[in-house]
Amino acid sequence: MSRAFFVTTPIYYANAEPHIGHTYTSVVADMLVRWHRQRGDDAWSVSGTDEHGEKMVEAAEKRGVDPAAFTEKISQLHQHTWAELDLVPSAFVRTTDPRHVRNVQEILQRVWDAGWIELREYEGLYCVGCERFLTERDMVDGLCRDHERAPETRRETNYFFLMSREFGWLRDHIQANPEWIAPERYRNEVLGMLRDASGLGDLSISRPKSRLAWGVELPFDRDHVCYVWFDALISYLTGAGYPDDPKFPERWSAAEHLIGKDILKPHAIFWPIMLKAMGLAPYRRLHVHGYWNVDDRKVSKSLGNMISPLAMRERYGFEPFRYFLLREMSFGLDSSFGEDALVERVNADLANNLGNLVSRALNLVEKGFDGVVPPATTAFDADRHVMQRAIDTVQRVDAAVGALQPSQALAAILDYASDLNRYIDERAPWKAGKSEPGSEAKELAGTTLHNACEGLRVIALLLAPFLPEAARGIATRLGLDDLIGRSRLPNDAMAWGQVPAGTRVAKGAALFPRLEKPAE
RNA sequence: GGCGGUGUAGCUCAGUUGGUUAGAGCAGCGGUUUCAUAAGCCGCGUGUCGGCGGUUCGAGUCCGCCCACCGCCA
Repeated sequence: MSRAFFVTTPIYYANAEPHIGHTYTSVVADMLVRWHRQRGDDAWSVSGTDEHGEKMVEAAEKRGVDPAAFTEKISQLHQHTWAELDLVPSAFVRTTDPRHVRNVQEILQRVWDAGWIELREYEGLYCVGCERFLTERDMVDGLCRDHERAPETRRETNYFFLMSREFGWLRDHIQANPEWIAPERYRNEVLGMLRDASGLGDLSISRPKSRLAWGVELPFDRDHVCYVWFDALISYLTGAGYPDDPKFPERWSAAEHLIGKDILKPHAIFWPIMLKAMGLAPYRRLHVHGYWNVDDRKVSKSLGNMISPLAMRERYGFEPFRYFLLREMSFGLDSSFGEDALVERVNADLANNLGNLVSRALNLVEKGFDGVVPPATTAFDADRHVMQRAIDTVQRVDAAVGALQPSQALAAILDYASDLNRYIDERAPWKAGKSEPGSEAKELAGTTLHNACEGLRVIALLLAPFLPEAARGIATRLGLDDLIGRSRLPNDAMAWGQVPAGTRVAKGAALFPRLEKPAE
């Protein structure tokens, strides 16, 4: 019986091209979906583009186009990028999509009818230059920071989502479910926001059309459009098939959100309260990751100071980049990206350790056993150790993925590659090269290489969600083309003996060629 | 200003409920091997565990104060 799994990335704000931050979140989501499918789960993912809001209008005006054309272009760019990188989500939601707009309006009407929304007159300091209300932070000595002019007092009517009366149960929910927001540091931050809720009031969810026309029209007041989060967060429901996809209920019950730490508050506070207002259960978990810091000086001039995933693919291949992202960031903390670090990491782990292991093991099979996997005829301590370590590794990887620590999962897989390198060294099967078939030395060499191939099969299977292309590369070289497709985690990874003696292997080209550091 | 986090080898980080000589990976140095992608394997780390003080038979690991950086809130 397959279990449901549902993961979302944020819908990316459509004012910028895909960069390293978007790529990281999408890679993690992709890895989780592959991991769950490899387990036989029914996995679904959602990503998309957030296309409404003031900033979008500004960005479009700056380029002299209308918002619809502008966001269309950026959204296409995102979709094209994810397609190129094999990171296509099950559903890609654009907030301008009519189906989504319909959902937002239906929900707004329902929440309005249930008394969760109130019209209020808002008075504040408005800067004509900025065309918006200012906060204290926007002002210096009573003047607008950007325009150096005095703001005027203005009144405006906004619709407010009555959120502040709900903080009590939300805090209880967070306290009763320690794993609901992870890592723990962010859970504490949210509890902090709720503890001293003075700064958190009700949420303004509308703008008068006179000021902002680009948005979803409120169904109960045609003169206003929906503003920011209310519209954006609902995209997760749209992507899950709301309201009438038969799979929506089970998907929603399994929902896990991946976000960067900059959008913690909307996801940890606004969203659960919105869900309650519309009569839906809270999502299952919220996973918060940190920022990628980029050291401009060390980024090649040809790339500029933005890390474009397509440019990285051009230069290093996408899987090495993907490996670096997953291996280098401890989920939840900030990390830094540098090309030198990428090259060092990939060469040490993938080329020298794993890639070379594949190369030497299959070369030994080709030269010593005519390219055919020999049978294992004995089992000494060293052989049993290699089998046992496969099981340990599966368990370590399983635990790491469960805890959303991809870096630890990869570390465990590469540790096992080191074990196999040591095992081959100890046995030195190349020394039996000229021994008679059937001799003790030849039999032991055969056993060693048989187990080495088994170990590589386990590695390929575990690696598949992280580096799908490389995993297929290992499987193909082992002569097991359908390995990834027919195997299930974790059982097939723990069951030794699925590379039959007699399988024809092919060393082929280097799995991970060594990379060169960019010239300064 | 309030709340919280972080500060451990050149770099990135592990360090369970306090307990023997503080660990790993990478980089570096030395050795070895030659099946392999100038890869593998073996060996080499006395670092005031940010500082000061305290609790304790014993603290990186608990408490207080201070410093630095970061985050959230104001």
